[in-house]
Amino acid sequence: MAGGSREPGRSVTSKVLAILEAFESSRGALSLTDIAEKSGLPLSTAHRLVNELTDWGFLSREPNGRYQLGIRLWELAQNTGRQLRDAAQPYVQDLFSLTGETAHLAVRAGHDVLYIDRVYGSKRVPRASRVGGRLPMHATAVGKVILAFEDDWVRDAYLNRDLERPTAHTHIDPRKFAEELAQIRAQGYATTLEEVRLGSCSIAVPVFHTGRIGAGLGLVLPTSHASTMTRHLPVLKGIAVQIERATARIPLETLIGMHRGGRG
Amino acid sequence: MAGGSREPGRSVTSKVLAILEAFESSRGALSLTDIAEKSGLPLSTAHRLVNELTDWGFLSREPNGRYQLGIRLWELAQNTGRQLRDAAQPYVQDLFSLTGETAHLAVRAGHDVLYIDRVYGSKRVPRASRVGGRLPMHATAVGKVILAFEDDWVRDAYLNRDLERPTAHTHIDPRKFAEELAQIRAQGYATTLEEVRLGSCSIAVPVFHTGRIGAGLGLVLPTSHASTMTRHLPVLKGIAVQIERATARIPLETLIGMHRGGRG
DNA sequence: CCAAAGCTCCCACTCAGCGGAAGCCTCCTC
DNA sequence: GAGGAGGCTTCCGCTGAGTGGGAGCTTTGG
Repeated sequence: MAGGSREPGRSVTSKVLAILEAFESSRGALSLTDIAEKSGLPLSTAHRLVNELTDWGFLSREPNGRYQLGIRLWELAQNTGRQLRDAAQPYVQDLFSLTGETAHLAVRAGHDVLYIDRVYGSKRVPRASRVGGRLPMHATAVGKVILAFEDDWVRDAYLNRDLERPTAHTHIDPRKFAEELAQIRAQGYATTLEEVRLGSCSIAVPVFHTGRIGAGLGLVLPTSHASTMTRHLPVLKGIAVQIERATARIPLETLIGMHRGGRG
Repeated sequence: MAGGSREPGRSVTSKVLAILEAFESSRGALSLTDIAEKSGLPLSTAHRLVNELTDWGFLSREPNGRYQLGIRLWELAQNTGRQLRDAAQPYVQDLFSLTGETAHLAVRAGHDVLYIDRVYGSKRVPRASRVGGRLPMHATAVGKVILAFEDDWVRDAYLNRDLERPTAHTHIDPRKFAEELAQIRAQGYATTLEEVRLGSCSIAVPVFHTGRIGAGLGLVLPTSHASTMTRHLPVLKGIAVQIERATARIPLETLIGMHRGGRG
């Protein structure tokens, strides 16, 4: 008796995408059983789809039989937001060269900051962010600066939720945090002190596009440098202006693929 | 009379992946009609699948109605080969800092070199390669050095094809090229002179992993610097050793998702 | 105002997808 | 090296998810 307990209403497409997303939360490679479990699919269904994805190079199979995301997917995805990254990358690079500190560029994705680019040398390794990674906005300098210059309704929506608290230093009182954002708007930069993880602090300035906030440009430093953090402000502001210039000609919509786009 | 001319034997999965791959060759955003054409799907089928991909954030829709690859795809794909990129990036960064020239790291993908990482400042802009982009192996220094140290059968298979000729300087005579590869193997580095595009030259050294060739590490310079190119060799070799050390602990298979993996 | 191009929606047919279960294969343990 | 457990692959007949032509809509431009 085949097909006894199929779960109707689930499209093939959604199953394929669920398989790909199964790799999001996992550090390393997954076995077929892992994939089936994470994506909520019967083993044999997962097996069939995983094989097809592997044939297309969207998954790859290691000699030990486990799967991971394939290079084909990575190659394709490099086309996303390429204009923004190509335009901004050399300047983020310059920011690192001039300061010697980990430099990064981030945009807003829903209620998170999404790190678009990150430059760091082999010496320092205070790593909380990573390219393609997300962090809560209220805990990072780039996030605060983006939120501070966002439209009111975005800020209000953000403050209307319970705020995560990665460390004891994270600011989570909505009223105080709203004041902090007002001050950031006034002074033109944001800072954090051990609000994502102990031992590191950060400073960030806004990057505008067509008059609206577009991204945050920031530095992460060890807490020991916190007191002299603001001395990097002139460089940060200078680089931000250069990124603004470099991206000004690029239409907003094509900067990065973030519109969810409505139907009908 | 619905379903009159369906093309049997084409799985939904393959249709979804074909839609994603439609964006590979195109610079910018695509209209629904473009997508349908490139992926070889009827308009209404493309419409349905594109909508579902958009809902999942794998495609994004611009205000003008056109589509591009979505940020969700990019986020996911950052997990591919992350161990390799995270381990190597700081050293590629150092290579750029020490030389001031565009530095890049590439691996072999079939008959092409695939660029994994690339660091360059805002000053110089000789851009042929890009991260996630491919170039023919025989036209690039990183490609030559990888080919030179590859297994014989890979090299033989490569030489058994007609070689592309991006510029008049590209070496395409199989016999002479085989000799060049032997010399590269002997001397431990490869160079090119205007073989991908006029005005730029390059030099690269091998990066080994578990005794086999793993990647190529190289610099691209304007042709005017060609005569002094080899003065960067000590730095290149030094950084290559550091990347080898940094990646030695990572099992080969998990470095980057390139195994096609067989079934049964 | 009309025409053309492009997008969205509809719907009944049908075959691609389904998934339980049986059979493998690999790697332990004793 | 027998026995067992865990995980992967294959099989196969049923069925509803997917299909795509076409109608209708919206947008653009002349």
